[in-house]
Amino acid sequence: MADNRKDITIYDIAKKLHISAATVSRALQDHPRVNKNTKKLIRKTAEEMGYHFNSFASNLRKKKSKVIGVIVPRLNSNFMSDVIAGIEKVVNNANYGLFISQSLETMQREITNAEAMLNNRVEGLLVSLAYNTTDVDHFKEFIRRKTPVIFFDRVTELENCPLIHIDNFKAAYEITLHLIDQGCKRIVHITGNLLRNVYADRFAGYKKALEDRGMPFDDSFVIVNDLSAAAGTAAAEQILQMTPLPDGVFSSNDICAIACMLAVKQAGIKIPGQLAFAGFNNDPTCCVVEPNLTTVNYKGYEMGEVAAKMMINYLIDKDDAQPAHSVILRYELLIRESSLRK
Amino acid sequence: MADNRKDITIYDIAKKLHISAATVSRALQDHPRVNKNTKKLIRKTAEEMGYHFNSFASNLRKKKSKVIGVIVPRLNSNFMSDVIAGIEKVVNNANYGLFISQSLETMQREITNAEAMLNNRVEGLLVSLAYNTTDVDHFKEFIRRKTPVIFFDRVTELENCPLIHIDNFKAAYEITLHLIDQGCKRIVHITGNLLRNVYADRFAGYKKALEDRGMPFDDSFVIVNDLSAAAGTAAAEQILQMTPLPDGVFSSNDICAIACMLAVKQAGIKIPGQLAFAGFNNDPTCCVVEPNLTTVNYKGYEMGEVAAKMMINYLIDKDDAQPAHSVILRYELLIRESSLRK
DNA sequence: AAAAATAAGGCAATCGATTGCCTTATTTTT
DNA sequence: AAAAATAAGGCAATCGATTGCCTTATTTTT
Repeated sequence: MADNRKDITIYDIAKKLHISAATVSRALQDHPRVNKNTKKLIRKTAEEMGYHFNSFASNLRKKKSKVIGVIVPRLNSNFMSDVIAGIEKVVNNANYGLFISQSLETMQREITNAEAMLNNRVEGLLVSLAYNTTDVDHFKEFIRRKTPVIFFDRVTELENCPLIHIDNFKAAYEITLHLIDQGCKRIVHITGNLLRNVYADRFAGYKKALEDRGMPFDDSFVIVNDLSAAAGTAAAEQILQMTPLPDGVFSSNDICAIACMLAVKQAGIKIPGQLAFAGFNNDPTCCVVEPNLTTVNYKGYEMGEVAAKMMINYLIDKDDAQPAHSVILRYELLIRESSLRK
Repeated sequence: MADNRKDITIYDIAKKLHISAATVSRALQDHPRVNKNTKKLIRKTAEEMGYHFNSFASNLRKKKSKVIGVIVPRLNSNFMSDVIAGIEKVVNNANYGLFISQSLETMQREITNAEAMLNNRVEGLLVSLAYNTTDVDHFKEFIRRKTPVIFFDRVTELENCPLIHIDNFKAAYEITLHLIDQGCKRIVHITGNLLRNVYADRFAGYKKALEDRGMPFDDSFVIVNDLSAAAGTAAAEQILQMTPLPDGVFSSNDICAIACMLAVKQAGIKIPGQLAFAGFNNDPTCCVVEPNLTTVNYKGYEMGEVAAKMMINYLIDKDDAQPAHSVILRYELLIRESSLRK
């Protein structure tokens, strides 16, 4: 039990200055009802006495927290940390706080985290779904309370919640076409849990591209894993055992693509000559690996900013009662050596 | 003004069950004073009525927030996002919340963030300092209130605050010796703001290694920048203009080392033959760049876990009144091709 | 000069959960 | 069977900041 020196409150300031707590409160809020000089005196006294605003009391009374909640699958991926950084910047500038948790890719933890967000009365919630989340009932209570929920990247339809993402289908479609145009005839697709829109859409884009070019879709060319580096290495084993050898790989993320590429390269396969590679995300590593990895670029930082700005605008200007629309962000294909076979 | 359906409180539950709010409160806390069946009934009713615990009210009354604050320079670096992920895991498991903000490398923002942490009465604060923070007076108020402050990675002495970091001096000393052992005679050192221990200590280790091997220290061989990729590219220009060309580069982080390495490689310099490279951090990119980058490995995730565990242990067991000690974490030299000249 | 408007404050209830102390059964001990 | 102990609840004050409404100067308008 630390014997914290008792907190200074507005009552202490009021007593010292022989005024009411109401006036102190108003002065600290810069309310026009208080005389300029009184304000100055109160501010100075507060400073001197070591006063610090008590958010709990204020939040309780005002029934708002000035805090935005964020639930993401993992904090430590290059993409996600960019998103979080973008969110933090916007939220901090708007004088809101940020309450963050990670689901570690499990629905169970996502549910627990959502409950914590409710308890802390976040004013809005930004969510990117866990790998194996099968339903999103745990977010319905927010909707019921009219607490805005915005999904980003790994999204799902839920009431009228805005979704912020890119056109994964189209990006995957285009990158697959690119591989085909480079002469690939047997393209492996490595993907994650197809419950998640990002993977399902990319998979669909891949399939559609094959179809549109009259190429057969072969189930055994689809490798579903967790898209980790380790999984990429394992995928390489699998690919190397396919006969005849595939001539293209489109992985749903770069990490996995690169691990896979390094492993097949190690096995003596020529890239892109024998096996062309394409990834997704534009991880910084893409420009370092040799050959540089063809990928789809979409900026996490921007996605975070857009999501946070939408949230803040909505909170500041609630008259804007109609739920904000979904946003489809830009992406760009970055064609690099790993897939260029002339 | 969203017309939120009125929040359900313990009073609503109490009224419905014709019992007192005290009993409801105790039941929800699983207090032994309440009969098992009563508890069960209360829990069920709370659930049915859509009750959600109000942290503000509880926090206000109990004068504690169950929240740990974190202030870091940037959220979007590989190292820092690992740290944050480690912190989150531990803090979440202990049923604490996480309030996160980034200083964006400025002291001004660090001060503002610290104030927000005070207002939100975080129970403990984990800090890694901004690039140009010159004093840490903004953390003294926490000490005064006996709110534990733990510094990690970019640390500073402040009262008895525990510091969690690695032996940067020794690591840098060893890696520089390694370069020397590989035959490097003119070693450039790229570093960040020497206000920060991590850079100052590494710089000192570099110097000491030269000294111990009777090699001259040359000021013009030290490049101080912000250690970004762009700065690495710029450093390459600078290095290429030195005559005679240096034969080794020790950069205080990998990002900068790699950008620099790619640029000099582009210019036709042989690595490590003409110019050996060593970095710091073991960024995933190190194992992808060719040649693989020699570096110092120390795990951010572990650092986050250690810092958070220390904090949680202290908070749970305050009798443990003596301030926890500082922790020096392990590191390891990862010697790779970029510096191996036989 | 009287009436009306404005400026500057204060009163007191309120936001929900917690908890020390008290009361009233009910059970156990002697 | 009386006394003591235990079990199960309730009362009411408390944590600090906020704000609708009221009061009392003081200034402006007519």
